Amino acid sequence: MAQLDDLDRAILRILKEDARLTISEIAERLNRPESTIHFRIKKLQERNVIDKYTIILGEELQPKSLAIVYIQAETPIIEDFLERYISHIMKTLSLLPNVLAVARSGKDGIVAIIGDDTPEKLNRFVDDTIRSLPTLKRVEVFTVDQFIKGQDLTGFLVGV
Amino acid sequence: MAQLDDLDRAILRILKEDARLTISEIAERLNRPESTIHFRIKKLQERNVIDKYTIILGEELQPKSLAIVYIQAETPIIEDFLERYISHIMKTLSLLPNVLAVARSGKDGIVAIIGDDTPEKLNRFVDDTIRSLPTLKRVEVFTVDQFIKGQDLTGFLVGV
DNA sequence: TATGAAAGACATCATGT
DNA sequence: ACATGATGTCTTTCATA
Repeated sequence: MAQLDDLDRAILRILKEDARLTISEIAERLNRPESTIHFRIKKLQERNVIDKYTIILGEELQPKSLAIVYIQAETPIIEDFLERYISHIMKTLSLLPNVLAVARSGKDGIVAIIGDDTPEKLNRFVDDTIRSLPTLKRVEVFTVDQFIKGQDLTGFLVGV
Repeated sequence: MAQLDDLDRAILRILKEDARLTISEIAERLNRPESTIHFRIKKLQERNVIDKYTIILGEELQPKSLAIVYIQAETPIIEDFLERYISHIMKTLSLLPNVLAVARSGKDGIVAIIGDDTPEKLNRFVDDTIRSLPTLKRVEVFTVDQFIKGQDLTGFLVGV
């Protein structure tokens, strides 16, 4: 299924760095004919190895302060309630522009990546919007200060 | 500084969805001449509002199991040691292919996004590579199970 | 800054090695 | 996998408002 050779990987690495390079430029860098590069990219798209093309936004639009938040709900008496409560919190959070990502974490948890212009605003957001939610067992906030891998994450997730 | 008008934002939103749309297609959708769209995109690039163009890789290449890990180091007697120890751990982690992102978290902490093919492998990785590190005060692992916002994150971060 | 038009560059496809 | 050529589309530039 996932059969990629060296050429495929080389192409993917180049496109990851700059998805706007022309086929001719990629062909030149890899010392291969344009027709081959064109063919490979077409196949990679058809096989959905390349899922989509997108842009990363610059610092101007990025929140200066980032954090990862873990939210754990109190386990209620009525089983179905937990499910619906967690879903509701997730939906609510996902609509907020400074919530960059939200995911389920286990049966009773949520993890979110949140951003704001300053650490103070970020803390206020956590206090006002998250800690104020009823029947939570635990809220953990981990500030994200300086990436050494995956630094483009913020520009990728931020909305316009 | 961050002066974006409605047209700029519309263009950015479209490019975020599909950065391979031609200028003509974008122009058509927004009912503007091609030259205007071209001019705007050029400006957005020059101003670094658009930082770069990239690809998102499909499920085939993505780890099936994701987690966020928080690592806190024991505060040592010698001040400078903490700094160097944290840096060392971060560098080591950043070289591993199943560590998708690593960032500093406060004075004595690290957050990382890790991925593996199965939950079992992921746990083994955490046990073998992270919990085995000396002089740690705390290691927290939060599984990331199902995104409802920012789902493309995995395909964006995964390497080739 | 916006636009229209024209020129050149490019992707794409078919065909053959 | 690679080469070549034909076609239509797209980008880019520039003159103009």
